[in-house]
Amino acid sequence: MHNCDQHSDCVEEALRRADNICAERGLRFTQQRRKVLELVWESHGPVKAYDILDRLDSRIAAIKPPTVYRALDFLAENGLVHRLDSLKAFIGCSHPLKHRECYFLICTDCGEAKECCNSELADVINETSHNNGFRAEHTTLEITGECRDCRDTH
Amino acid sequence: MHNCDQHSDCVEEALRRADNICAERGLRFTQQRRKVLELVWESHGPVKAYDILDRLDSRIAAIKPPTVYRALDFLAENGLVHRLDSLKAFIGCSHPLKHRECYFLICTDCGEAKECCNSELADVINETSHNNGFRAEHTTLEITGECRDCRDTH
DNA sequence: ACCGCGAATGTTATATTATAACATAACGTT
DNA sequence: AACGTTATGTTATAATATAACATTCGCGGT
Repeated sequence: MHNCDQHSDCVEEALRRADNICAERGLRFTQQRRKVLELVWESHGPVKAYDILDRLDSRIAAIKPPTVYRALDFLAENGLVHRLDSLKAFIGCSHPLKHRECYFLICTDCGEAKECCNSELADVINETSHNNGFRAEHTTLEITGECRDCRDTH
Repeated sequence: MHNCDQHSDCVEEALRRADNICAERGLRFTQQRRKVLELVWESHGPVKAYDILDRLDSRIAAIKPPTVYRALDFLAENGLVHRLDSLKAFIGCSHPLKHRECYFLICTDCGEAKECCNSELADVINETSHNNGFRAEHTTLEITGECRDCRDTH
């Protein structure tokens, strides 16, 4: 499990960062998008699109899937969330200003996904793409297994 | 696009390899599983589960989704096919005896997915997992972009 | 050959994830 | 206010995947 003294601080920080980033880039960070980002951040772990939908539903009336997916698309395009392909889920980006060299360590036990950066890894990936004459646009790198905490517990 | 003089040779080779591997491991390589593997190999590219279902449908009567997914699960568990999470599709494994250090270069233009091996990459991934106290079980590494052939054409 | 067990398949139904297509509203610029 | 662009609402449905239970198949033991 992820530890943070006050998770509300994490959420607030994420929203503040998003405010700033969108302001800088002249993007419209609407109430919907903000709300969806807030719900993504409700936990530190991966969140399903339909769980977000359900939570929106209970607060505001009659939100439909396209609304959620559009917001998630916007957030993902701008690096504020990531889609974890292997889980069909979304997770808030913990460092949206430099999220090109990221990968995820996903624990099958506790369900947490840790976002990591490693330029060495990015270098090897670039190099190997290059050797294949391949122009890389996007990399999905998700490692599933058991995290330190869960190993220690067992 | 992938080049092979006679694609039927690729398919036959893949099936023969599968026969051998299953025999060695005492696995039941049933007609269904064989047929599904054959259909996965019908092209060199990624194949959707429901496309396999449709093709089976037209030949044999009334095959249902669970049949296809079960066969694909069997094949994936035994390293004969890979699921490409970012595409929600499946692709035949071109070297099923050593498929632990693999990644895919997926071209968004022609749709081909090239399976590559690179132990250096595997080393960096292992190392970085280890540094995080993470016991890695499975790695999804999919790089999307533009392949050499498509770059040359444009 | 028959039995019995576990593995594989059949079958029905449904869950889950995601998008197409078109209508309306909000927003900023002139 | 009029306009174009961007965002949202709305309806419907597409695409992907699995649960749950019934039946059949293949194989080892007798």
